[in-house]
Amino acid sequence: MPSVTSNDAPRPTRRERLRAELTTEIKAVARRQLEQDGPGAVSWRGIARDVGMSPASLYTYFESLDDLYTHLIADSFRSHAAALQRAVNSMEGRPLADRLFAAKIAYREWAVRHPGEFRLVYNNLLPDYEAPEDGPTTAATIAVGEVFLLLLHEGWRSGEVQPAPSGPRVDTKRLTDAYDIEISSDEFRTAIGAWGMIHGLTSLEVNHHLSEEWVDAATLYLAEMRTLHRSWGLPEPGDDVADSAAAAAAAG
Amino acid sequence: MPSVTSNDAPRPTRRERLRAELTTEIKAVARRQLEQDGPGAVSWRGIARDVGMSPASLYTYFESLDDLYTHLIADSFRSHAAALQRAVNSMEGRPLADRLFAAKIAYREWAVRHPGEFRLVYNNLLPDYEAPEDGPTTAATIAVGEVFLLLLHEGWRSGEVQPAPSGPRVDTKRLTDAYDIEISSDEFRTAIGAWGMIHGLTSLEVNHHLSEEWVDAATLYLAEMRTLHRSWGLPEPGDDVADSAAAAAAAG
DNA sequence: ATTGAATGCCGAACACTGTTCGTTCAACAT
DNA sequence: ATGTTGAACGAACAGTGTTCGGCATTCAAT
Repeated sequence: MPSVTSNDAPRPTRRERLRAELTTEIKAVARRQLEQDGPGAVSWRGIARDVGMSPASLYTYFESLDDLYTHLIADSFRSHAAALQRAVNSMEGRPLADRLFAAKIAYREWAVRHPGEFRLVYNNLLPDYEAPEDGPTTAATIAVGEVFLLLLHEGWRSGEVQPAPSGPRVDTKRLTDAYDIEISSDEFRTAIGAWGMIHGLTSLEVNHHLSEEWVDAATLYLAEMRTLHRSWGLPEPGDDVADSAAAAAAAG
Repeated sequence: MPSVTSNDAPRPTRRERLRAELTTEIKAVARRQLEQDGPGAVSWRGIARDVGMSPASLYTYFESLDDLYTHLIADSFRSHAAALQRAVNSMEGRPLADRLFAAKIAYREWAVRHPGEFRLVYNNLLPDYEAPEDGPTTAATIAVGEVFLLLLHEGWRSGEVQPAPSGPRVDTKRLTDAYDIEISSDEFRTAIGAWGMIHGLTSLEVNHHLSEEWVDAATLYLAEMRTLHRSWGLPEPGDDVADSAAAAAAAG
């Protein structure tokens, strides 16, 4: 059974209110266990203990541990996308270069601040969990990518951003239909390539593959993002963009 | 206790031979469970059942599940690095551009063919497992990166590869000491940036974040690697490089 | 206000997990 | 032949996710 009954009544009954509160509290406890003690510490019975309930009672709110995970994943990717959006919004009215740069900064900033959730969403962390077709996993791809795509599209329309030289054709029909914007094959490839770089560096850092003795991941990320920016023909972003974007992304 | 006793005797005793055989068999069973049924299916008791032993007897060969995982991780990253090396070797005598391209192709090819192991090594898959300082995790970073670094270094020396424009300083001392080669800050940054892109696209594909309805991950990867190649000023790799490199990487 | 149904909650139980302990048996070195 | 070492085992322990039957509370309708 889905989370809430269809809600046309404006006044939620007392029961529904309590239920909603407990549902979010359970998720909060699970998220805390995930971030603090790692994914191995997330246990059904442990959550029940923290909430002060019997393990059996939890099944009133989530039908299984996988179900709880599914909701956590959905929440986390929304949180990630929201962080990007906050960073972009904090640059409202400023040139595209600044807004685009803010989005890139925010991608990493959220990941570094929520490593457990980042891995939960992007690293297939769950042992058995198989994301349902068109489930939250693919939705994460869409929601986060959307921020970049819309900004890039703006740049392509105005000519501010130059797509990479032409390459193999990529099917953009579904994309064009979904967002009602025209995206060429080369443009889409450019976007995914950039995403690969953004995600790759972030993923390597979060998973502790960039030894701190060699390189400061934060400044390296900044430098690489500047290079990427330059390759698109965008002017240097303002000096304050990185810090402001990071702050906006963190204010979750 | 480490895996094997110090071996100066040329003839391993019968006991040692049997022990070595069982050790590799146990790891093989675990690896099969990992690849076939996902990481959630890897269980101590399940492995014991498959090899026909009591769960308690397994402790003769590995001191815990974490210990077994540690050995699996070490094996997997060696396997990954070996795949890269095979691909590079298959291009022996050919221009640097071809060899470098082969390495990139092999990186993804191995990951796609061993998704479970790839996630095991690069995605912090294990619930509680903390990689020991200078453990196999950081070793993976080094061994795989080494292939790229040495090739890139050759290109930098000969002038075939142009590093990205200068950026913030990165400490390369440990690297220079370890490999006895001179690598500038900008060059190292270029290398890690490339690694970020290579790993990012591979990671996104392996973790099912590149919906197949939108884009064929394989051709996209190829296109992006060509773009990266061009950005370094390298000539187009031969037409056969991609296929040959993939075949060499797969022949593990 | 008193029913009746629905809902939330719990204790007990089941099958499973990783791990430890004491014992037994076979292989090895002396 | 004897003593030592190594490997294998069964039993047990604490922990896990999940299911089930029964009890209490809350809600809706009479």
